[in-house]
Amino acid sequence: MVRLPLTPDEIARGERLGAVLRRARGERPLLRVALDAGVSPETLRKIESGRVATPSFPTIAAIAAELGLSLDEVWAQISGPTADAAADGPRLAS
Amino acid sequence: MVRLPLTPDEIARGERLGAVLRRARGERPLLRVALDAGVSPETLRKIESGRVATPSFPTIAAIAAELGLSLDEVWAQISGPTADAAADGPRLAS
DNA sequence: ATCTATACCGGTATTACTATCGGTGCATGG
DNA sequence: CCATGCACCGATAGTAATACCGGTATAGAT
Repeated sequence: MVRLPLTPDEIARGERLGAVLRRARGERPLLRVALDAGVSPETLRKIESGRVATPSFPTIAAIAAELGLSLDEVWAQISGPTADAAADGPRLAS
Repeated sequence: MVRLPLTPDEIARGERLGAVLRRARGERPLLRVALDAGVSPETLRKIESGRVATPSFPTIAAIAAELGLSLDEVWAQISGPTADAAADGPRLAS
């Protein structure tokens, strides 16, 4: 009643966020990216796997900076997909 | 020892974040901005007053979107000034 | 003077995030 | 075969964020 549980929508958005970060990490070791960004490897792993739906702003900002991502683009990608695929290839199949 | 307490640096950054958001809100009522962004007025008030140092990424993104702010610029403004003045106008020209 | 709207504050309740620890699987190189 | 490095997972610990509920103050309008 006070701190409302995560909605399915928030959970889904968290998974999209994780997918975006993981793809941006590419081949770089998770350990290095995490330590270099100043976050715990476990935390980054949880975020990438979608087990943390609403991470803190500084945490995401540090990771995005480390990966060379724009926060605005990240937000647009995870909050915007009307019904699109944020998985791998947005416009390929059809 | 697990969820480390907020460092003075994080607290200071939180205060800078609050100042940035408050200035961007301008004359608009806090209540309207908060509800329109989908966050509780209490939460926005705490963030603006610096009492919440590390808000969630979705929360800040929603507020920034409502205020027309760029997340990248917000992050640059609050994470950059090592000991600088984020008070009124550090760099005006360019 | 009363009413309304806005903002600020302290306290409270509940969930969520962050981090450490121990164990497992898989690949690579000795 | 065994050691090393990286990743994944479950459980645990502890602080922090989110939200609601009063009460208070100020300014504007009726």
